[in-house]
Amino acid sequence: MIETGSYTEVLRREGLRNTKHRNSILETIEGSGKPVTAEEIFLNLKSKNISINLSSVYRALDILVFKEVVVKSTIADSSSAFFEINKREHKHNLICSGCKKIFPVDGCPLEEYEKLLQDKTGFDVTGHRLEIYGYCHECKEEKKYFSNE
Amino acid sequence: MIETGSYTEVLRREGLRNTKHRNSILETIEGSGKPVTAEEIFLNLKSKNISINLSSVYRALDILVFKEVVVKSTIADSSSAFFEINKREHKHNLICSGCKKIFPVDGCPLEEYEKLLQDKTGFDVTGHRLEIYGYCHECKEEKKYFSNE
DNA sequence: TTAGTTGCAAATCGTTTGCATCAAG
DNA sequence: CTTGATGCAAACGATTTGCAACTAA
Repeated sequence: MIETGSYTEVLRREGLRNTKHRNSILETIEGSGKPVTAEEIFLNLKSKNISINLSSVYRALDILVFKEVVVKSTIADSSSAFFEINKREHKHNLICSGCKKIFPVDGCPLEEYEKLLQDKTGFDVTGHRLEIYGYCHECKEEKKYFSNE
Repeated sequence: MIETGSYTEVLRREGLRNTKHRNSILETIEGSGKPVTAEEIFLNLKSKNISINLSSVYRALDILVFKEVVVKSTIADSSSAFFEINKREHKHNLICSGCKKIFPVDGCPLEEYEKLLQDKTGFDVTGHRLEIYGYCHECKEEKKYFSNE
């Protein structure tokens, strides 16, 4: 059976077999527009009546991360990993400590700093991870009502 | 039995019982001078012939994190959590992707940026997490010898 | 005395693996 | 056909929990 999905070309380019599952997984991640967990992907596919095993989701993600098609990350207060399409554009996430929603923000304030650090420490800096925590507009409001400070 | 350890006062201040175990755990974290895992703490205590159960280490850490005496964090490529004494001074870690050693660096380049972001997004920014990845001096050398780029 | 702390064993959660089957190339 | 991809069940490592025994206050 010959399948063609929106990620067929990407998979081919990476030397990976173009399977229905890999396409659906990538489309699901893409479609959600924010970092998602393996389980979220799994449940999303299930809700679309796409039958797949959770371990296959993990396996697909593994190889896609290795090929740098997908980026894996973790956030504080969550024991599970998050996955997103590697857009190769440098951005960070704003994470709401209230509702745990993730809001991507463009740009990065660290380029200068990394050079500085490299000179100061002799470390060969290759990258970084930055997340900003706080309360989104809605949760900020809620906090106002329930807080007694 | 009345125990007095170096953290007796801290525990009392937080309304926690001053136990031998909590003192030893805090001393072990302090002594190691870098973020450590629950298991590392457990093994370290064991090597000093202090008999404690791993689950008690976790329980003590939980409450100490809640009381903000200890800070919990995770790093990429490790499934376990790291704990360190909350010095309440703002610093970040430089993590070697080669040997996985963690090097604390003082200071933080993000104060300005957070204000900016707060204005731009309406988010109530409360903090952030930043780690910088790269290769330490030793691993940089090794990379030179083994790499074929 | 009594509420908080511990040890122990079992449970849980996210993730990984071995193996037989299946499908893409 | 051949190798890589999948499903399934079982294993795994880190962490959490229920419960009975213990101990700091």
